[in-house]
Amino acid sequence: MMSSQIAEIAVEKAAYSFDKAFDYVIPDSMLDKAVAGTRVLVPFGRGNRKRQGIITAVHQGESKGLKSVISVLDDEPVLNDEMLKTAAFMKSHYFCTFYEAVKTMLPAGINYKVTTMYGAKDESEFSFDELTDEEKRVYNYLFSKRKAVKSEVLLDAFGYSTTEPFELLVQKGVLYKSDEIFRKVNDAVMKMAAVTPEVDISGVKLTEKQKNVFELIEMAGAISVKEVCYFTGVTAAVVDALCKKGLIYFFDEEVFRIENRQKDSSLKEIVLSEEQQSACDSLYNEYDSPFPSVSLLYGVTGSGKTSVFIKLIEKVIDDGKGIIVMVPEISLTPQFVSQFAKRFGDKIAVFHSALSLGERLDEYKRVKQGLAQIVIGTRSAVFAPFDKVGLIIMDEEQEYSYKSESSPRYHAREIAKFRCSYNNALLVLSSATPSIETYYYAQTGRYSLNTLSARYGKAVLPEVVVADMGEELKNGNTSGFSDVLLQNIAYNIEHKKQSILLLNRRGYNTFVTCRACGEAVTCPNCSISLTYHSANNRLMCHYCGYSVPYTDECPVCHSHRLTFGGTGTQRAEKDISDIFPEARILRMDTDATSSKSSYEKMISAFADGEYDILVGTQMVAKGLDFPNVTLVGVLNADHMLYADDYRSYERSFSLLTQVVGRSGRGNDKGMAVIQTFTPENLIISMASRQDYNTFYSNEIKVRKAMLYPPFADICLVGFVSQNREAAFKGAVKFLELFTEEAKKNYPNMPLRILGPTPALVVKISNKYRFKIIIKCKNNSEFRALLSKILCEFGKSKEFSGVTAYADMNALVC
DNA sequence: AGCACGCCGACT
DNA sequence: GTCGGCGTGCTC
Repeated sequence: MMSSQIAEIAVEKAAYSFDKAFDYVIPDSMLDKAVAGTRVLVPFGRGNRKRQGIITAVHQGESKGLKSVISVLDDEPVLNDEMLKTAAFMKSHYFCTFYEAVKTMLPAGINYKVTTMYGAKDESEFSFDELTDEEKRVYNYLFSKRKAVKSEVLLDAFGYSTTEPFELLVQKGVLYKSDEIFRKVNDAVMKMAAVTPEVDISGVKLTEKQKNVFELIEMAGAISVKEVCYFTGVTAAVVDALCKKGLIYFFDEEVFRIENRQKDSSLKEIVLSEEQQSACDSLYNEYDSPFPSVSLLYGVTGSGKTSVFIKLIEKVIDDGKGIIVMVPEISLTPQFVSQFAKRFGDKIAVFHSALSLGERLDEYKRVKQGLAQIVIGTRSAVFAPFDKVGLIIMDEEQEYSYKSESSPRYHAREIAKFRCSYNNALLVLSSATPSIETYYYAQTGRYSLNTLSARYGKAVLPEVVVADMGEELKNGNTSGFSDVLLQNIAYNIEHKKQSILLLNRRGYNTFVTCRACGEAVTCPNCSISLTYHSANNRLMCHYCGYSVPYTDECPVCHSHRLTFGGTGTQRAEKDISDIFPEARILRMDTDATSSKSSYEKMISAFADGEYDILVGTQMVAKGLDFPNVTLVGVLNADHMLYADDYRSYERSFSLLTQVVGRSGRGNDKGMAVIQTFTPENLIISMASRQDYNTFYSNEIKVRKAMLYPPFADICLVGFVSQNREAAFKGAVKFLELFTEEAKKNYPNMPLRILGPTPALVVKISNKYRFKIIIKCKNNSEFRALLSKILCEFGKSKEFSGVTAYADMNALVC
């Protein structure tokens, strides 16, 4: 009997169906460093390829038959006990592998990647003359490099799509291969291109595409590569080619900068209103209790929730515990961040994906080392590496950006609850329009409730006018802008007040149809109609990024009778500038990708009064605070109301209420115009009155009658395959396995199953998607059942071409 | 997933 | 008799 230290290790790239802790022997030389929470390199599978893993536990045990750890990657653990438990929580709740959870919790800059390398063997080990010409080319290339080359580089150099040719040469003994580990180098800065100074292009031959790209870059001066691709419809490869020829050069521009980390000691102390003070006091009492708790801070738009947060933090910061403040989208809330920066100086760290990789790592380390005590960030901030968390604040808790839409499909609110219960900390959920679930829990006593019912200072709620667009049409107004809206825009321009217009569609026209054959022009890779973009004169797919230059020819019947329909933000921007040529208009949506027009800069330009009108998608409705905005127009409120999802009312109510709340935040009374073809719609009238209570009491009845959250959980099981038939059959088979198992081992489990049905968008990027919806109670029995079937399905050979995943309370059902 | 093992058909 | 195609099963 040989007894040694054994590490239990979760490895990367495991399929969910066989993801578990694998035992490895820890060599004596690594005993001091190989502790739980450190990452290691281990041999895995028959081929003993190197893989990353993380030690989840260490125990004394029998070493017979076990492989050994190759090396330890970290000097000290990257995850503590709490974070390891959080990863286990994520695996069980979100049906991901343990290592996927680990990767999500760590900042991207800390991640390693194992890469396969190929190198040339000595010529004495094989017979060179027996190789094909192509093989000789590969060998000579690698021989000239004198060292192993990454497989991606090699694939790129020879234009292959698989590594098969290299593998063949490895078998023939011509090449050797090895696995090496690298720091990931995909920085999240904006990659910019500019023309090389004093470059001479006269002698350089350029392809048509290269010429277009070069001219664009020359014209723009400096432009993001992303934008170059948008305007010219090329891939980044063309831009790279120009760089290789020395005509242009690349540089990085940070998308988001943390400005002013200086504490501003001249700031006056915040004076809370009576209502705010009592909310702050009762939150403090909960914080101070030795038990974990969740509290809802429910306050109308403009009621000064931020002041309450700051006061609360000032009260608890000397305890030395970590504080996390989450916002839905940080680049839209620079004012929010700077308020905290001014109060707390370098005690804050900002977690945000638009920071460069290096900066993100710096911020992470500042937290880990205890230098920063407050983290402000988006949903990933919930993983801030504090030793001990005391307080987590989630602003606008109903926002969907807190839910991840890729694996692990976690909700930051659930992770926050988990961390708070581990640390006996307080979770504050804050909103003017809480999610139905949250408000229900606050009503039924599971969460405590604090209410702010008055707008702060002199601000009063805006007057809301519902414009009946059907009536406008009858009166001959086909402009898409109601008379009342136009009058008020004109008034605002004249009186130097600002206006915001909301339209929930990007692009110029949202679809293109053929009058000859009646077909809509759709994406070849997705079951989605293409959107016309005027900025680049292209038809684009908002799902897969496909784009083609616009011609007036129908791709189906080749007639020349294409017609546009549906108004997007680009079209609205043009129309409004036709009506008000003197107005300075800013458009803000996800198409505006240039760094010049980064959201942060746009927002401050608008705040500084450089524009009269802001036109944008829903991002303009969220969190912005401009005192000079006295008019808000919702151009088409009908779009959002009719999605066939149980949350579409909640979503619309919240968006409308928020956008209405953007108006009149300063000293002047604001106004909002909501344009609709269904002026009698209840959601619109409730949002106009900012009447959450009526909305809630209607909605909760529906949820109860229909068995929707919070009365049941909705679990979506998705099936994706290249083959439509296989995806559907896979779903049918899964359903069969699931019901059989449920009947056999969980006969009393309450379940309602719907489907299989095609997903909302059946085809995305040439992959077909089907879904099963399971109404259930998300408890450990249900998760065990689902997990078992997911594993079983994953192992079945018949459906190897179908991937199945589960998404608990998915955004779109 | 990703890889090795092995069973069977085609070709030297 | 041997090479290699792909179906099958395992991963400490």
